[in-house]
This record gives sequence, structure tokens and C-alpha cells, in this order.
Amino acid sequence: MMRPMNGAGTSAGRGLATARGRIDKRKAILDAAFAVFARQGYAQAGVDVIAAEAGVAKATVYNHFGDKETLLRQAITAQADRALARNMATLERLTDDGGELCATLEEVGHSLLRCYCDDSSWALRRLLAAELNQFPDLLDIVQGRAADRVAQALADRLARLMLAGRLRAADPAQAAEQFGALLTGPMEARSRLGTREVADTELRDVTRAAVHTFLRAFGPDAV
Amino acid sequence: MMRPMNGAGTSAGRGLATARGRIDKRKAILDAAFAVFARQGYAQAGVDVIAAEAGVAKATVYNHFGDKETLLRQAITAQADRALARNMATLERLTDDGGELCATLEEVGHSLLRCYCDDSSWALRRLLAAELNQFPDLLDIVQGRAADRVAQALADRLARLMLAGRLRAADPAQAAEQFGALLTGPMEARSRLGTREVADTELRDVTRAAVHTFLRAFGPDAV
DNA sequence: GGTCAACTAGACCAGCGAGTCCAAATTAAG
DNA sequence: CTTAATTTGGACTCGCTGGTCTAGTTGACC
Repeated sequence: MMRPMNGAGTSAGRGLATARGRIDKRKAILDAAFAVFARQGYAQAGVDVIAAEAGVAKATVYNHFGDKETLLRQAITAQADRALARNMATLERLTDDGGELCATLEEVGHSLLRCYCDDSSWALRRLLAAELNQFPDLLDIVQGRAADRVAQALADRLARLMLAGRLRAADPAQAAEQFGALLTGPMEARSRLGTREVADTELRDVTRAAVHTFLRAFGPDAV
Repeated sequence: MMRPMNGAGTSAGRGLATARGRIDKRKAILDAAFAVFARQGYAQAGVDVIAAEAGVAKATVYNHFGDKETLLRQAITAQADRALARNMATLERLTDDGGELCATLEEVGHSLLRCYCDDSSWALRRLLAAELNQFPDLLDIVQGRAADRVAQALADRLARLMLAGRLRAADPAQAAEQFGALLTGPMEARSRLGTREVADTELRDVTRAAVHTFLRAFGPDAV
């Protein structure tokens, strides 16, 4: 159940020297694992391949993670954390800076959309959908760690804007839900579920349209 | 490459007696295959299991479809066709009947959303995402057969409404894209990628909110 | 009754991949 | 240097599954 100690374990008291003693094998394995899982699917992915791609012996993988299943969970968790961080950083910028709200929304929306359309983000969502039946808890990991929090944070920001009179008063959660839908919804078809590169100008177009529609619906009462 | 004839093949000249001489094994196999593929994923799904679930011998499966891969393709194709039919039937009702446009949109939207949230629809989308890397052509099958056509048909209907002055003049394709996004976008999180049953009242709520926002953005110029 | 095609049950093979084990090599730290 | 931990490569077990084959059954049609 416990891996034989590494990162924050045995050596923590004395310093984390042992942890990154050599290179960060652990991180290398997690990255390789996610890449291979995303490319081949859980069942098709060979632990040998993951080890090779991480530049590591197969036994090392088992030393760190015990079995394939926990490897999958850890890899997905790491990826979800990374995605969350990117999204939250972007959301910081959604504030009432006194400028054109339209411009701010477009800038933040565009940034969010770029996160959403990142290769690894698409890979994460596809992998999640793929293995949902076998590992239902993955959904809690990802949604609880990333998706829900982003929606929550977006709703918070929108609430501030409503209070400041920059948006009409409405349910912030619903506004966030719909803003997100307007942004990401069109990308499913356009990017072919993430298998086609979308030009940045296309992202701009979608964002502009989304913001336009959003402001028509949620803009201040005095149009 | 060619299956050893069944449905519309050998016996067609003499009548389709032989075809459905016994039960429609073919359809039973396709249904079972889709169910098992959706539940376990392509790699994990055993042909034995599919055969058993279809009430058929394993050899029969191979008689009809040759190998596992074409079985997957056929099963997905059949499911996509079915989904398309349901959606198109619903869209028929989106017309300028002189009544409240809001009510019509809500009724049709609700119907569309029920199609979208159907168990088999979610299963299809998840399976598609899962096997997209291994079988990129599945995307063309599904998108070409169902998704694109529905979007197209919806755009057509909206164009009619714009022309009739019931909606403000705008790009019908974009309006359709956003209406779809407003409807389906919120369901991803709410239904936990289709693994949670959503009450019909919740579908109603989402639909109402979507139509409300849509009409604020695309309603006739004279609000 | 006879013929033919489809179907069935089950054995069977071959390949693949998870997980284990081990002896040797590398490394970190005192 | 010594010691303990980690890593390595590779061999090995073992269960699972796609696909084939065979011998026998069913049922439709003439």
C-alpha cells in the first residue's frame, strides 16, 4: 500500500536530500505514464513502455508506485493539479480594473480557452472518459481538484463584477456555467475532440463570439 | 473483408427469408458489442463476453464481422445512426408555429437535451474519446454521421426563424453552435460525464436557462 | 426426405503483458 | 572506505484473450 518512501517520507526529517538524490525519477515516470496512458489507453499501455519512455527500469516503476492502477491515479492527479494551477493563474486577471469589461473578458476568456485546448488538457479529459467505467474515482480526483474549483473561482469573480454593477445581477454560478459553456462548447467539434490543432485566430473568434453573447445576456441593464 | 453474407446479401434475390430466418442475430451482436465496449473499453472487452451477452456463439460473431476491430466500427456506426435519427426527429418540431418562440425553444431544447443525456449517447461519446487514438476514423464516422448534421439542421431552422423576424439576423451557424453549447455544456459537470442520472426537472432548469440566455442574445432586436 | 447454410459448444494455440525475483551496479551519506 | 538504499536489466511465471478449427445441430427450402 505504501510506496517504499521517497519524496515526502523517510528523509523528510533530515532534509529532502534522499528524495531527489539522483534525478527526479518519480516525476519522469509520472510524465511518461500520463503520456503513454493518454496515447494508448490504460489497458493497452505497457508498463515496459512507460518505463522505457521515462528512461528507467521497469522494476523502478514498481518500486515507486506498486502497481499499474495507482500509477494511473497518481499520473492523473498530477496532471489535474497542473491544469488547475494554469487555470487559476489566468483567473487572477479577471478583475474590475476600470477598463473595458469586454476587453478584459476577451483576454481572460482567450487564456482560459488556451488552457482548455492544450494538448495535455484534452488528453486528460479523453483519458478520464475512457477509464471512467473501470475507475469511477478518477472523476472525483479530476473534478474535485480542477474543474469544480475553476468554476467556483470564475463564479466568485463574476459575482464581484455583478456587485460592482459591471454585470447585471444574476446567479453567479449559472453565469459562470454558461460562460464556460459558450467558451468550451464549440471547441469539441472544432478541434475534433482535441485531435486537431486549432489556430490561435480561431480561438480568438470563438472567444469573441462567446463574450459577445455573454455580455448581451449578462451585461449591465443599461445596454 | 466481406462478411459471408446475411441481411441484405445472398438471399436477397429470393426474398429476405434467410436473413431474419432465425432472430436478428446481427442486431443482437451489435447491441451487445456496443454495450460491452462501452462498459469495458475496446481492449478489455472480450469477444467471448460479447457473444455471451448477445446469446450467440463466438464463432457466429466472427462469421458476421470478421474481427474485433470491424465489430467495433459497425457497433459505433449503428449507434451513431440511431442517435442521429432521434435528434433529427426532435428538430422537426422547431418551426415557426406562430406561438411563443420561447416555449417552442424550450420544448425542443429539452428534447434535444434528453437525447444528449441518454445513457447510450454518453456511452457513445465516452467510447469515442477512449478509442480515438487507436482508431481515428471513428471520429469521422460519428461526427460525419450525427453531430455535424444535427448542428447543420439546427442552423437551418434558426435561419428560418431569423428570416421570419422571430430572431435577430445573425450567423445561423454560430447561433446554432452557441445554442448547443448552452444546452449541453452544463451537463458535463452536472451528470459527471454521464455517470450520474439527472432528474428531468434539472434538465428543464438547464434548458430554461439556456433558452433565456439565448433569447437575450439572439432575440428580435425589439426586446 | 434431402440439401445447404447458418449456428453452436468447446477445445486449442499463440502472443502479450502484469508483476516477481535476483544478482550486479550505482549512488548518497557518514 | 563502509553501509544502506536505490536502480538496473533480464529472465521467468502466469493468466488472459483474439482467432481458428472441428464435429455436430438446427432449420429453411425444394
